[in-house]
Amino acid sequence: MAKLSFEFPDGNKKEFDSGVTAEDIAKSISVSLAKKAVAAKLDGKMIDLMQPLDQGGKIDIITSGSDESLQILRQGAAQLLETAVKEKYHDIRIGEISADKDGFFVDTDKEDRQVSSDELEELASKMKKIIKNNATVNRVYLSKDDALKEVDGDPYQAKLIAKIDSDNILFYSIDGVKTLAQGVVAPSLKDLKHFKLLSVAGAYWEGKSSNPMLQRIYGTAFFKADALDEDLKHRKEAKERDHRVIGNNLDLFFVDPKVGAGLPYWMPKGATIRRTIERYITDKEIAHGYQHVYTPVLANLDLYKQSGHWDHYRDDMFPPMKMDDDEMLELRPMNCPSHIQIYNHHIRSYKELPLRIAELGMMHRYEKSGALSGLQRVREMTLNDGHTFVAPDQIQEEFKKILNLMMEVYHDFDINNYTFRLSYRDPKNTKKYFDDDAMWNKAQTMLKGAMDDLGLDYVEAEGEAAFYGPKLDVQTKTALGNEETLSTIQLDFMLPERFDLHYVGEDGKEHRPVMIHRGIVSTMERFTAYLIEMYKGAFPTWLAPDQIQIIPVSDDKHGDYARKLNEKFRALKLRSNVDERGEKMGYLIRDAQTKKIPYTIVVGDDEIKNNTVSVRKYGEDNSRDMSIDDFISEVLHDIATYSRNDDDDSKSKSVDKVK
RNA sequence: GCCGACUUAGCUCAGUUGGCUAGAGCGCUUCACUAGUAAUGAAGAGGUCGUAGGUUCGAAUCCUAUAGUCGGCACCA
Repeated sequence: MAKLSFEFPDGNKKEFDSGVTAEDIAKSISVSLAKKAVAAKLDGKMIDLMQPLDQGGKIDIITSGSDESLQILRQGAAQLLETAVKEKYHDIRIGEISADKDGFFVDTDKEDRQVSSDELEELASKMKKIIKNNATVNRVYLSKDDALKEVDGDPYQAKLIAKIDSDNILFYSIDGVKTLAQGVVAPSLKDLKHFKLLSVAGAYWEGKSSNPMLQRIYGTAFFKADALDEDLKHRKEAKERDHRVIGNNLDLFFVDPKVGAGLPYWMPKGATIRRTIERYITDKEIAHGYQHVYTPVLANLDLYKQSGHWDHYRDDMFPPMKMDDDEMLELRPMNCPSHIQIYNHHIRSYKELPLRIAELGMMHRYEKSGALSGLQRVREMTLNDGHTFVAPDQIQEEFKKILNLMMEVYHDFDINNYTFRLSYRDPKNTKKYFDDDAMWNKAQTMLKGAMDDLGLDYVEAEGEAAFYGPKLDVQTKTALGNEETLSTIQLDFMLPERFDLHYVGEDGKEHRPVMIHRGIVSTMERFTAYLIEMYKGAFPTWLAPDQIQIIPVSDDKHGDYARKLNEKFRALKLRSNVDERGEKMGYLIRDAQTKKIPYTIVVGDDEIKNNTVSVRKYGEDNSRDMSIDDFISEVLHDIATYSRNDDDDSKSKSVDKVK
């Protein structure tokens, strides 16, 4: 019998007969390892313990409790759920099943009606029963023909089988029911004790909206009960962080169906946060050499025909307004063409480059109804937009400058949880993009080169580019775990071409500039939503809609002192209020804390006598007596430092330091 | 847009198999209490039960349509 050579993670090598399984190999090392083993990795590829091997390689035994084992456990849960679903409904068809770091899911399709969330408990107890009766998972290999017979006309399963490039189709048999292997599972489901079926939702077969929609059953599973509890707790806490909930509680914004879906109203407190962000970013951009403009939210449709937006995004644009004289006016979905008009208004010299045009530009997009969500996805939004027009040899330097600006801003807002994503066009679907292979290759290489030069980590994503060029996206997560783009820097060789932009070079001849589109703090809507969730509504003092709440012990006796203080604070541009409702102090303090106001100060007889204030910071249980001047300088310092105590060089402020 | 669920007072939610003038807590108003660091007590106002049809002696409750919201999917310049 042929011998196979396996190399272990510690570098040791050992030979086994062909047909050996990963389980045998684990046993040969130690009984305890075999006991904990749930799967293995052969040359980096996940395999199950039961598969007879005909090739050697680097082998790594995955044991229960490791990060990777969680996926094995969940894949087992998914195969088991599929088994339970099939046992319950004989007419059910099964699409994709999958497991990942968030949990697992099984796609189902029933002829008469869909599986509903009311049935989850029943399915879960069925799963538990199966484990109790017989937790063993058997491997069964079927020929393609037999496999197709086994799935009995299920078109989804048939397609999955057809895609497998082998006549040896693996099924996992659980409780006598065969399910097509769509991942790697452990030989036994005995570890699957702590799982929960979470929800049911629609999902397109193969992820294509032209395909039928299946019902996706979501669940999660863990090795230990407390890990499951922890996860469920996190899911609950995420809901408390939801900007829609906090936005309502703190009276920041609302959306009224009478006015229209996706058209948010900013209440005074929300407007204050927004105004603070807008002032901040505008000042920051001025310091970085940007010139701000105002341009119309309406434009002749031809502008967007020329830019290509109409061709590419017509479905997501508001329909044009046809005027009496047949002029077609369009609500702008993007600001780039407007800034191009600014550029083109004069003949530009190379001496003006890079020319940085910025605007808090209001745009309208007819987002699909199902995509709308609080402030995160809306139909009217104001983008922190900026376009830099550069000579080709300035691209890299300008790219770096924009990254520096971004890093400064992230530092001030204390944003640390993000990843860089280089977004390329989809090589399989080049029709979707501006058609110029040379341009794409050049731009993509240039972006990657810039990131590599800066020594920054990034992931690469095909199919995420804009239609006019590749981009660097900064990806963050919302409270509910959905990924979203916060900042973006995009290279564009196309629009300068389409609008025939040029500048006069040193040589007196005309040259084509390159556009760099960039957004630092996203749209005001999305960024505010992001900050609400990040700070859980407890904004740092500089952003807080109300910074100081003054509470007189007795409004009659101490109200005047409180109002005098309030005037003093407001003269210093502090957002201060006196609570004059005349309620008892404890009540007013509780109210100020509930509203997450950074500073609550109480004034009564003692404070008037000593010319002091009694200060209680948000979230703290004790109060401090301070002189009024000390209090003011503390608050001003708090604001000036963006409420950050670690304001030294320990955190990088520029890409130079990232290196 | 698609699949499913949901929509009752300003907010958060009860409301049994269709059956009297639709309830609670918070908030709001009034009165009393004149207060020392997370809710003083009492009284009161407030809802054509998302909207439009329908079934029924009778609809918050059942049916249809429609709007919006939520969980996902698809989309996201």
